[in-house]
Parts: sequence; C-alpha cells; structure tokens
Amino acid sequence: DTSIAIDALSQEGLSEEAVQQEREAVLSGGGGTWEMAVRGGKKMCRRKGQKKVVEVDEEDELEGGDDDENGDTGGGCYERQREHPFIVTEPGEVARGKKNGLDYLFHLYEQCREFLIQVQNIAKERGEKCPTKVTNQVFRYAKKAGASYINKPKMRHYVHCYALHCLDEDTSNALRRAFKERGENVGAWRQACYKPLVAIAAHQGWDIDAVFNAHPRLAIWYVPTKLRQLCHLERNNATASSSISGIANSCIY
Amino acid sequence: DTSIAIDALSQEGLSEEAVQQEREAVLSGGGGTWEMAVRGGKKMCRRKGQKKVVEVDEEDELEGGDDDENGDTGGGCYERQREHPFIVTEPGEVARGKKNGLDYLFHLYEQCREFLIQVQNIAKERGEKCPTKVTNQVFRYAKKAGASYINKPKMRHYVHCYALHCLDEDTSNALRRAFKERGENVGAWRQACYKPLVAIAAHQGWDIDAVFNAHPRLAIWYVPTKLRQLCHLERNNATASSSISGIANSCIY
DNA sequence: AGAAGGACCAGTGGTCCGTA
DNA sequence: AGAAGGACCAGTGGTCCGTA
Repeated sequence: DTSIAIDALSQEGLSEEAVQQEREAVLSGGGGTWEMAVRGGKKMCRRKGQKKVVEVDEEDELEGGDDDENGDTGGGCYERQREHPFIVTEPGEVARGKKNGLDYLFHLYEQCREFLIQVQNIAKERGEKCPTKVTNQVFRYAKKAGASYINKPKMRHYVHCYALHCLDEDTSNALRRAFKERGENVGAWRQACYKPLVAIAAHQGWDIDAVFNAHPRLAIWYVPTKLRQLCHLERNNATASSSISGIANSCIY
Repeated sequence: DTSIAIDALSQEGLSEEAVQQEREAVLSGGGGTWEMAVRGGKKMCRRKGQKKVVEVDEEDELEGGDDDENGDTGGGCYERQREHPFIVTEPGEVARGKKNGLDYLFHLYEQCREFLIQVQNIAKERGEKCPTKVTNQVFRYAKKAGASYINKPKMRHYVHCYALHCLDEDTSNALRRAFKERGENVGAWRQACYKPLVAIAAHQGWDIDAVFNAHPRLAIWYVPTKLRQLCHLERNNATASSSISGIANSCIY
C-alpha cells in the first residue's frame, strides 16, 4: 500500500517529480529512478485579485526530498507550476531537461487506478455507490492526496495512447521508437496511436467498448469520443467497400 | 417490435391507459386487458403566462382508440392530467375506479426496459456511447415516443418494489395480498418491500449491487439510495451483534 | 509553434416540494 | 391525508481555450 507515502508528502515543499520518485521508491524498492526533470524552485506570485504576473525563475535544483516549509509565510507566495511537457521517449528512456517521458505518462494511469481502488474501498466500507471508472471523484481524491500533477484533461487526452500500451505493447513500443527517431513531437505520436487501435477493434467486431472492458487496467477508463468515432467510421468504410477503404483510411488519419 | 404502435399514437387524442392497452394488444396478441381506469376527457386550461386554474371535468368516458384531433385549436386548450394513483392489488387483479394496480406499475418497468433496448440499438448503430441503465436519455426517449405516463421520479420511487417482484415473486405476491387484506395504502406497502430485500442481500454478502446486477431485468436500474443505506445499516448491525439485531430491525423499518 | 490544465457547459442522477 | 411528477440542484463527463 503506497497511500502512506502520498498522504505524507508536503503540498508545498516537494515537486511532483520528487513525489513521483518517492512513490517509485516505495513501489519498486528504491531501484527505479524516473525522469529526473525535477521542476525545482520556479515560483510565481499572484497579486491580490489580479492575474499571475510575476515569475521568479531560480533555475532547476534537485530537491533531495527534504521538507523545506516555505509556504505562504515570509512575504513570498509560491504556486505550483505546470508539469513539464511530454516528449516521445523509447521504452525505458529517461527524459532529459524540463521534459517528461512516456513511461512516466503511462505510470500516471497506473496511479489513477490505485486512487480509484482506494476510492472504491472507501465507498464499499461506507456502503455508498462504488465507481467502476476513473470519475471526477477519483481526480478530486488524487488531488487531495497530493497528486496535483494528475488532472482530468491530461488523462483524458492520452487515454488511447495508454490503451495501445496496454493492448499491444510491442506495437506501442515500435511506434514510440519510430516517432522518436523521426523527431516527431508528442502530438504527432498521439495522433498515430489511433490507427493501430482501430485495427485491434476491427478484429473484435468493431466493438471498442468490448476491447476496453476485456482489459482490466483499461476497463476503468472511458472510451475517448474520437476513438469511438474513428472505429465507427472505419466500420462503415469496411462494410461499404473493402476495396477503397485504403483511400478512406488516408482521409481519416 | 412494438415501436410502431408507440410511434403511431396521437399525443393529443389518446389517454395513457388507452395507449397502454393498445401496446398490450400488440405485445400479447389482444388477449390481456389492463386496468380499465381510462382517464377520459378531463381537461385543463392554462391561461397565458399564468398557472393552471380552470379545470373542466367531463367525467370519464372510454375512448375506444379513435383519433379525435382536438388539439389547441378551437378555443379550448387541453392538458395531459396526472396518472391515477396506485392502489395495492393482488397479482392479476384489475384496479377499479380511478386507480392503477401494481401489475400495471411493474409493467411500466418492463416498458422502460424496452425503451432502453431501443435507445441502445440506436446508439450502437450510430457508434455512440451505449447506456447500460435507464438514464435520463431513456426517460426522454419514452416521453418522445408517447409514453408520457412514464417519468423518472415515479420509476425511481418504486424501483425496490419492482426489485422484490423480480427477485422473489412469491414473497412479493404474499406481501401484496397481506397489505391489500389489511387495507393498507400504497405507501405502507412500498415501505414494507424494503425488509425482504435486505434479507435477500444478507444472503449475498450484503452486496445489493451484486443482487441487482445478477438479475438481467433488474441490472438496468440504479440501486435506490435508501435500499443501499438499509443494507449497509443492517450489515453493521449483524456484524456488531447478532443478538440485538432484532431490536435494531424494529428501529430501522 | 506545441502543450498543460483551469474552468466552463450541457446534460445527469437524485429527489424535494408545490400541486391536485 | 396520500400520492404523482415538474422542476430544481449539486456534482458529472467532456473538452475548449486562455495561458505559459
């Protein structure tokens, strides 16, 4: 059970990556180091009633996990900054600089699953409705537990990428290597994840819901609207005419 | 497929019970007559911008299914009135007067199931999200299909009564007979339906969700909050002390 | 430009309470 | 009084778009 490590972390003092590494240490016994792109002491000030304007960049510094308690006291106000953007990394590769890798991305989905299980256990104990999916409630719980780097738009955005990783890791890995080699950005890689998924659905009677539900780690995620639409379009194309579906393919993707 | 009969009915001309009987005729081949409490020509006028005030009662008259087209034209404005209240009836018993019986109540749940199936089929065909439960969407569809006598608060109110009917028809029937004989009203009967359901849940490890989901006609209904709470309370009572659970019982119900 | 996520919005589950 | 159901409300799924 890793909830202790999460609950214990300081909302103010630790960067998300540091938390991530701490959790990893708990999970895997201290062996695995994640992307070392620690956000460091970048700070932002929100002036009363106004939008955030001042940004004091102090350059990166690896916070070893010590709990400096610089909260709202002492004149300076600190604010959690955005996560570093993702880059296309090979399996096992650590992202350098202010970037996060795709192993880290997929790990966020595993974390959400753990949060869901905790929410489910609490609900069962209380005799309340028990969610079967990663709902708003789960995202709220994750935030409360200190995992502020998890948010709904991000997780929904990359669900289908995680799906491919779950359903066909070899294809997923090959795609990552290919797109890294070509120097493609994350958006391009993300787009490319749709096609192999549609092919998988095709082998399951085009039922993308059934594909998701058949996989225990995937079943807790809502099927993304666009993936559902692509499967539907492709099914119609395949039914209407198999001879020109190749042309249609190049139009969809 | 009964959707034709539903789609064909006039929103203005037919009472709900007439529709009900028409649908029954389609379903069972004309043999079964439902409660004959046809609401008839009771009319109400809504004056522009004001609340409904005028009520012209024309007494009941059995509309044989002919389509009189008295809509908003001709000076009078007509409005659909409430369903007749339910009374406790024995299995197979037809409610007399301006009342509806419990067979009719349970039949409404079957109708909702049919509407759900239609909504599901449409969703599948369009490649859209497919509901597994009777949702707002299904109630909306039912209304649009002319089944204006189906509404969410009513269906949710009696779900657990239908659940008992599904899960243990003998017990359900015995309860109906007992409460009818004692001259109890619908509210009292409804309350009494909770207890045998909690007993059923007790035999399934207190998991009322599992009880619902194991029954195909019940699985499409959300477990009512109060039933869930009663199961939870009783489980705690049973765990805490089996010797005083009898006392606790009489407090809960 | 490419990307992260606060915050909004239409429609949901749930049921109260003004109505008949 | 007992009961049916319009209509409201808090919190949902979904994702846009102002932000960095």
